[in-house]
Amino acid sequence: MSLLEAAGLSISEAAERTSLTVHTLRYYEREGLMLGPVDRSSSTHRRYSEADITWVVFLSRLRSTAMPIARIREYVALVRRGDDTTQERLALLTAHRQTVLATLDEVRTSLAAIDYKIAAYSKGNPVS
Amino acid sequence: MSLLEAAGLSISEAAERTSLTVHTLRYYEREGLMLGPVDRSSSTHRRYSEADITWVVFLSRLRSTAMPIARIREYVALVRRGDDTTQERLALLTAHRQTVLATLDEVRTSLAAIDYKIAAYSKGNPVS
DNA sequence: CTAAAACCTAGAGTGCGCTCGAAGTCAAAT
DNA sequence: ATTTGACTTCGAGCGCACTCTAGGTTTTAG
Repeated sequence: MSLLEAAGLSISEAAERTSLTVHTLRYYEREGLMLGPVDRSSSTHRRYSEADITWVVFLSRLRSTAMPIARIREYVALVRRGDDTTQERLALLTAHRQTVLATLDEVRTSLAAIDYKIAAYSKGNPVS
Repeated sequence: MSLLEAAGLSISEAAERTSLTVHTLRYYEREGLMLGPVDRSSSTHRRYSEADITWVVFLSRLRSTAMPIARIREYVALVRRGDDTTQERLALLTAHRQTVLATLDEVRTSLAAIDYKIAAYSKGNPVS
């Protein structure tokens, strides 16, 4: 960190803030998942703004709900296009929400079956 | 299906019953995920018993809660070993249960963030 | 000024879970 | 008996999301 405290975070600081690795941050950028180009400090090194961090955190939320990289790219394209693509963005997120709910449901159902077996084992029942 | 109605299902029937493909059924077997060898009808063709189907369905539950193939293989090894490995099996399932609960929690948290953004879009707020 | 640490790009490699293709065998219907 | 379609094995191929390597440049601490 320089004495003149540059505006923005280095990539390793960004990595720490977002719980991603520097590799993954560069990868996401290469894949076109950043809303705009990340600033470069007086040279070639990336400087992440708070807005960048906020976005990456949201991006991570999309990933942790299993939105594919390609779909995130579509969303980003809409944001970049600007001039009222808000309905499309809303539709995209709403559709994603539905698939997440469906997945949650399936996981809960499966978990119930697993719990059932756990209960059987706990009671010493013969199960496999 | 023969006239003498063979005992057990063909692989394609098993696929239908379990919502897997025949490819996946063979793959799982190759990977050592079946509790024992699947019967072969008067020749080389697989015949799935009801017990086989029951197991594959449970196996699918483990998979849909993201248990890795390798861990399922460990579980299967315990079942095969028999002579009271029930405590280990219980431990394995219980540990898995914890990771599923943790994942569910993370997904729910992420979904809340997504819902928040959906709400913002719905209200016509400026968001990305 | 110099050395060490952090950064850069481009491209290759990895791990997982399937998924498919080729080449051949078997079974059910005509 | 023959054709059609389902089955077999073995191994290769694929899609996804990272993850790492190599070789070079930049920054920062001393």
